[in-house]
Amino acid sequence: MPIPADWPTTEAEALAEQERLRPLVQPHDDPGRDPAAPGTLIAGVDVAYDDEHDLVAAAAVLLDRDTLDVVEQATAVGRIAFPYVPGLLAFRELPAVLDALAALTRTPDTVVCDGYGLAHPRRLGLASHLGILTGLRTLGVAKTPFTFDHHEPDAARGSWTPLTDPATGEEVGRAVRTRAGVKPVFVSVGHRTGLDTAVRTTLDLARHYRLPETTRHADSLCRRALADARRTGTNAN
DNA sequence: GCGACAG
DNA sequence: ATCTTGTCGC
Repeated sequence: MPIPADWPTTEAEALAEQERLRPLVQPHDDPGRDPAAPGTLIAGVDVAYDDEHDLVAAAAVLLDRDTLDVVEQATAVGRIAFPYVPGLLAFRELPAVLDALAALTRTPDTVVCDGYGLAHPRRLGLASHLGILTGLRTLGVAKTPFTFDHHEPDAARGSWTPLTDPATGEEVGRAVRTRAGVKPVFVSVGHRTGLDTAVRTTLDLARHYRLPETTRHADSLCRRALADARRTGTNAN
């Protein structure tokens, strides 16, 4: 399925859309629910591009939260919907991600995104944006500090330091050490999830590598999907 | 104006 | 994100 008919085309439209969605974000756990409940399905999503051929491929992978086994996966290929503009990444990545998620048979308990959620200039990074659009719980795990500040966490796995917005001083996320002595990842709340839960979930999923198992699987899958599409002509699931 | 800038 | 070889190490 193509790009949503009403998808923003200009930066001005995208900025207005972020302002509209921003107040809808729920930056905390759902009341009366155990966020660490066993037997849940966590989804990982990621996107790969080929600007040359105007192609984008997204992947959605479902993992069992306890065993980290992949239980289902889906991909979606389409045209690039928006250029890369820092702060407006959601408009470039989400159309394909929504298609990949829609192709899944089961609904994930939480979706782990590549990038930020509340840690965003206007508090609506792609993770939060995706949460509002789907109603699903989401959180973001980014690989670089973006425009935020942080101090180096202690070397032990599990240690973390606050990620702050230099403009306001508020904590927008956390720099989390998922592997001893390895560069930290940057976790932020997406939607219907609190920061403690987002960090806990990230650590549970990144037991063996720096990045969550969800993103690692989604990353390799969307690259394969892109290679296929580039070789064939278009779609291929 | 200049530099920085998730993926 | 993507362009790209070998190399050091568990």
